[in-house]
Amino acid sequence: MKDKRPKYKKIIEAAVMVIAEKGYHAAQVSKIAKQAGVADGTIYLYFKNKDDILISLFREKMGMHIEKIRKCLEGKKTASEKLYTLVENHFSQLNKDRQYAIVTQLELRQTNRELRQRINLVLKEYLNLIDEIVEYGVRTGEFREDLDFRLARQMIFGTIDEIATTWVMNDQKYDLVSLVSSVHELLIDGFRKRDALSSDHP
Amino acid sequence: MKDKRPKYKKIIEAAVMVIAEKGYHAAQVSKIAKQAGVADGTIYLYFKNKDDILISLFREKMGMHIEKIRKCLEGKKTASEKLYTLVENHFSQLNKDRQYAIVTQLELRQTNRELRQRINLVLKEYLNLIDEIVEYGVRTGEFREDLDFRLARQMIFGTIDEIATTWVMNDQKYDLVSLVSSVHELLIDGFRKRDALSSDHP
Amino acid sequence: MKDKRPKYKKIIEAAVMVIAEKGYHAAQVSKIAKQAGVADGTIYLYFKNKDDILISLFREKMGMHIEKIRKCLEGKKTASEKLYTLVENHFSQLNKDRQYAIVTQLELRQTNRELRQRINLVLKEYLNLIDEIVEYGVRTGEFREDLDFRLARQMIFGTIDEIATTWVMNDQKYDLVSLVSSVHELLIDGFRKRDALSSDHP
Amino acid sequence: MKDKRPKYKKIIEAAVMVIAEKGYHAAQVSKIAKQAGVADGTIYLYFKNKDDILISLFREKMGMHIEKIRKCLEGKKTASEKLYTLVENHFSQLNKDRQYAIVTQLELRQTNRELRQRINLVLKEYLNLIDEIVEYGVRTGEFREDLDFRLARQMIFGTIDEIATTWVMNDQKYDLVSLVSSVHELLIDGFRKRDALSSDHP
DNA sequence: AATGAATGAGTCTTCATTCAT
DNA sequence: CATGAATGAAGACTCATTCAT
Repeated sequence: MKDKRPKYKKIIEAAVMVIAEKGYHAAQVSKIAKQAGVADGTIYLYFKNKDDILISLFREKMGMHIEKIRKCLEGKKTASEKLYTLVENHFSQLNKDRQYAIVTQLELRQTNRELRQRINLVLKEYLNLIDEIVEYGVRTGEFREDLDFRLARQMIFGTIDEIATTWVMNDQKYDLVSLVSSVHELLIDGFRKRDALSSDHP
Repeated sequence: MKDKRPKYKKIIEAAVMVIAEKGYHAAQVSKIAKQAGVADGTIYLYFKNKDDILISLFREKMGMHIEKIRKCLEGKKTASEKLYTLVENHFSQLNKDRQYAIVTQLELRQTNRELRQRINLVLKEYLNLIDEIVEYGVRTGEFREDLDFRLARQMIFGTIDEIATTWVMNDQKYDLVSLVSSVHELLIDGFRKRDALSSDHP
Repeated sequence: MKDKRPKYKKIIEAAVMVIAEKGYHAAQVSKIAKQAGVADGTIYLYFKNKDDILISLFREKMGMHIEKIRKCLEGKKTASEKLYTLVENHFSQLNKDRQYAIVTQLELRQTNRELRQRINLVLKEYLNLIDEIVEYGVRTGEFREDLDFRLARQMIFGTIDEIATTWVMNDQKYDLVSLVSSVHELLIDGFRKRDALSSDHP
Repeated sequence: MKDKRPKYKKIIEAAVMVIAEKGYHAAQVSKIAKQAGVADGTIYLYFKNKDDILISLFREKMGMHIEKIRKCLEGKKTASEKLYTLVENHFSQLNKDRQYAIVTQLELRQTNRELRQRINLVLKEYLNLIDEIVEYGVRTGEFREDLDFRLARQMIFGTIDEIATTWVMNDQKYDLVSLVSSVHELLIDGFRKRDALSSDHP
């Protein structure tokens, strides 16, 4: 049982490459097919249409990303550590897979509202993960009890997303992972209880 | 001497309406022209191309927005107050002009990389404004002296932008301005010096 | 030894159903296969191509139709009776098999010229049958001896075909068989020997 | 005021030529455009889509045809003469415009049901014209008073349409107009008042 | 300055057919 | 005989932009 759905995966990988290079609109289906080494029509055996390639790609990658983070989170005791882990994973994944970073930070946004809604559905699971961390922090008394979950989540995601986008638009010239500490510190300070301050991340 | 370039302004306003309603890609130039009450060709007397309408619209609005914020900032003494003013203006402008909020938070993003670069050029001035506030805070000793300007700016902009986008995608159902205090607090805590805490905004 | 070529027949019947429901162009081979309970490829073991399904279907049904009419005709003495029998059989078959009626009156026509020629080849046998009746009528002195065989045949076929098509396009709302008498009468009057009739056209 | 809507007419004429030569499905819009000497997009300023070209073409030609027949009919006194005029005009128009004959007899039929309905709407006016003649014949006592209008109309149209189609499929080898007399005679005999004729069918 | 009729480039998707198993 | 995954050709239509008036 090697290589389940080999064509599906090949097409996804081809799509990441072509979209990263050309941009979503200029990424013709026929180019993706050629890159994947399949016929144009084969794409439509696995995907409903071009948009569905983008959605599926994002869902696939995001699913793996979330799974990996969940595993890493298991060992962590404090909310601060958990948040650190999240940011670290977020940045390191983008840092490792440059083409996927381009797709996720730039091309995924260039879509119409309907598609955007479907993208948000996928993103939701990630946002839930952030919520869980914040909630955990409040529950353990590590974070202020009057912390607004939604705002905290939006601050976390908004910040790392903006940093990632800037990094991509600057041609990924610097090492994204080196920012993890500072970003974590910046975020955590807003959440923490006012009377106890320390830097506790690894 | 009022009504300078009346058609130019009419087209901009028409573009905001049509793009907010239909989305950027579905907003045909001919529809914008009809909405503005001019001929299709007339648009090209004032704008180089369709993208230029979007850019110009953003530049125009952003210019006014920045000007207004600068005025408001003049009276403020502390960096915290200044940041509060910025967030408040940001949210209240979007809250007031719902159609522009849609254009700026959703449609402006659906553009190719080249256009995106030009949008960033316009945005830069706004980001500079944020930088100035952060810098001021550090200079006055209100903020930590080791604060990374770029990260601080990305946190501020990333947070308020994410909050605004979520609000738009949720059909602007709640009052954006009511979030100003909480957001400001959340942000400022990360910047402040560790030994002196207070809530100082109006 | 019943059920000869069971798949062949199943495919034909499935084709009638799917084509009647969807129309010829929208009736994908894969849908016919599914309806017949066979694999797509199996169809090509029995038919050369999609057009061949339509032709074969028509040939099969038309063959049975002609055979049945020939049997009914045997007992009839006069050309008038024979013509009556033909019209009656024509209408009653369509009346009985509504889906086939749709295929034959509407979908069979939506084909390109080459296919149309092959359909006409099948139809030819039916037209020959009509010719035989006309010829018989002339031979027995029942019809005018100067009757143009070809025109008579075209009048007979054109009339009943037009009536059938109208009936199908009107959603087969009325009983086609009830028209047999009137149609027969209308047709026969043009063929019959006349005692004394003027020719009044210019 | 010369040549109203010159492009519209050019496209119609080009469509007749290309469709007659290639068949409707093989008649690419771009080929019609080239033949008409306009850009592809120009077609869509005058027609909603490819189907609309076919419909408009038919409506245009049929309109002129009906108008012409109506003029010819005015001078005729008897229903028989009127019917003769109709058949004569029908055949002579097809005989004159060979390409249009191909379009009308073959290509117009190769369309899906929805389009067919719209074609029938145009055809209806022609069928009404036939109805008027039949009605006139009955009113003046020239035709049997128990004549079924609908059947008579279907016999007339079915017959001349079948004759015309056969003629086209036989490559228009013979002179269609030479058949007018015989066809007229054949038709009229079924309609006329009879002195004494038995009904002999079962 | 203003018009609006004309242009024409550019691509996703379907589905009949094949052939290795 | 039977399967069904894979193939790949083919074309209508949109709409930003131009330019003669």
